Parts: sequence; structure tokens; C-alpha cells
Amino acid sequence: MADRGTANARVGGESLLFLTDEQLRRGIEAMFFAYRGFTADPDRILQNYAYGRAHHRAIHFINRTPGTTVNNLLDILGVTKQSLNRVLRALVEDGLVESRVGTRDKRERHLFLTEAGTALERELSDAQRNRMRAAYRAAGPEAVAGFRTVLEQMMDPELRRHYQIKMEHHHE
Amino acid sequence: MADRGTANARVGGESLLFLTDEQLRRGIEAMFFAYRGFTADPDRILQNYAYGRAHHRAIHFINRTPGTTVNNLLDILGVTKQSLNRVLRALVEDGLVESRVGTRDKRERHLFLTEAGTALERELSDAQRNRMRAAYRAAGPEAVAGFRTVLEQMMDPELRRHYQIKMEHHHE
DNA sequence: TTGGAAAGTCAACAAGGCTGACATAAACTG
DNA sequence: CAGTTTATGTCAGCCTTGTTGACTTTCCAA
Repeated sequence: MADRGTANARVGGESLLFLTDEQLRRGIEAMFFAYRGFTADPDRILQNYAYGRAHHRAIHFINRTPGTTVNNLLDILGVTKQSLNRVLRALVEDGLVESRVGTRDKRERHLFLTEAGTALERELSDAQRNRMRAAYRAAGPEAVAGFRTVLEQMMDPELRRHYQIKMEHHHE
Repeated sequence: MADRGTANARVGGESLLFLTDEQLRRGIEAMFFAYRGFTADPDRILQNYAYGRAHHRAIHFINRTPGTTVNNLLDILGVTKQSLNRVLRALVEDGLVESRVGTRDKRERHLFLTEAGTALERELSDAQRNRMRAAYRAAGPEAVAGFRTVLEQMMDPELRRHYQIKMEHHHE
């Protein structure tokens, strides 16, 4: 039978993966082109606000974990504090993010989206989710499970813990 | 039954996907963190050569399609010719890429990796393939098929054609 | 022979990374 | 309490990699 993208043969009921360089190269390019698509819609929106991907990332993770500290955000994003600070300063000045002094530890700043910040987050994530939803629908549930499994394996183990936050809060 | 990351229930044999915002958000973050892992190894290597990701991308696609023209590369990479030219100039000056005037159309430049260029390409793609291979192995063949399917759906249709080059050159 | 495509170049600029140095306030520690 | 560490912010300067705009050279094709 024809190879439909993944070299995958069953020999005596056992599934084998032929991980040829060509197969792996195609996976690499899939990541490259898909990531372009993944960021394309938000990038277009951000241009209207004179923001970039760095702002999007900050907004995303502040929205996901309201009240997160600067240090926590630094850890997730993996950039220097100078770089993040430039972004946060703009967002605070523009009234999209609020920075509150910590109550327990007054050195810390806890970050929250304002109403305007939440609105932009909505606009950005709606666009990104629409593409993701369309891809999921077209690919089907089993493909989605595989997609997530492979991506999780591709992460640095150290970064994986950020991803695994809130893994267990579903009905059963 | 427990939700194992993908909301996926079978109702009368029909598989339904519950594409909640939370599910989609997890997919989005999976892409974000996985792409970081995906580029981490090459990025480390490139530092030793004072090159960046832009050089890596050029090297990758010249290696994939030896003799490709500058225009074709521009189309694939989606950057301006000024931006690409800066990268190509460095690679040519450093003896990693050879630029040959076209025979049929002498305005065109056909790009090839030199021996040194091939060596660096090897080093970079070995690192990237190793990570991809490990992820594939850990996830299993069915996950890999799903991974590729979803990524393909996530690409801009216009970019998908670059990915689909050489889709059909396997034994059957 | 002339228009336009392909390629290259120069200049200027911006986003978003980086390092290094330094400041401040708060918390912790001996 | 004194000294140290931690969390944050800030200034200055650098690099890569993207951008736009203007211009030239080469050369194919109508």
C-alpha cells in the first residue's frame, strides 16, 4: 500500500516505525511551516496595535494565570528580565496590564489583564483558536491526540512542567 | 472515563471532539513549548559559528533542494530579499554556500551547499533529527501520523505546497 | 530595442533578543 | 541589628533579523 506520510508497517501485528532521515526531515519542515501558520493570524492583528509576538506571549500567560509574578513569567518565557520588562512596561502604560504589589511578599508584582487587556487577549486567542479548531476538525480526534503527544515529547523536560499545569481539573 | 488530554467521546460508534477553549488553549501552548524545544539544539550549535536561525533556514532549504534559486527561497522563507541577501552573502563569503549563475536564465542564481556547508547542515539536522526521533519513538507511530496530519492542516494553504514537494517518491 | 523580471546593494529603521551595571525595597539570616 | 539575598526595575549598548525605499545591473522576451 502507498505510504501516506508516515512509514508505518505492521509485521506480525507489531507496528514498526521507519524513522528514515527523509521521514524526520518532513517532520521538521511540518513544524516549520505549521508554526508559521500558527502565528500568522495573531501577527496580523498585532500590527494594528503596534505590538509584536513578545507582547502576545506576555498577554497569553498573564491571562492563563492571573496574578502571576514577573519571575514566574520570566521562567515560562525564557527571556531576560530586561527584555520582558520592556514589553510589560508598554502593556502597563497602555492600560492592558495591571501590576499589583504583592500582599504576602511586597517585592513581588502580580500581573493581571485589565478589561482592555482581556479584550485584546480575546481577539488574539479567538483567531488562533479558530485556526486550531479548523485543523483539529479536519484532522480528527485521534490525530489530535497524537499531535499533542508528539509535541509534548518534543519539549524540553524542564519546560514541560509549565505545559502540564492544570492537567487535572476535568470531570471524569 | 477519564479525560486524558483530548476530550474525545464515542457516542454510538461516532467519535466526537469537544473543542473547548481550554482544549484549544492547551494545543496552542503545546505548539509554543514544543517549538522552543524544536529550535533549542540547532540554536546552541549556531552560536559556535556566529550564525542564527535565519542562516539555518537558508542552509536547510538549499540542502533540501540543491540548485534552488534565490526567488524560490524567498517564496519558501517568506522574508524580503534584502533580509535573505544579508544571510546568503555571509554564507557565500564564509564558503558554505556556492551561488552559480543560471545556464538557461543567467539572471538567476542557483544555490548549492559546499562541502563545509553540507557539514554544518549535517551537524544541525542531526541534532534536530535526534530530538524528533526521540519524540517519535516515545509517542508511537499512530501519534506521529496524527501529529503530521494536524500540522499540515495548520499551515497556510499557500505554504502547504512547499511542504508537499516530493510527497510521492516512495516505494509502494 | 525596450519593458520588465531577477538579482544585488545601500541606507535607515524597528522589534526583540542579549550583556553588564546599578538601584531599590523587602525578605531572610546569622 | 547588620549583612546578604531576592525580586524588580532601569539605563546603556550591542546583535540578529525583520522591514521599507531607492537605485543599479543584467538579461530575457515581446
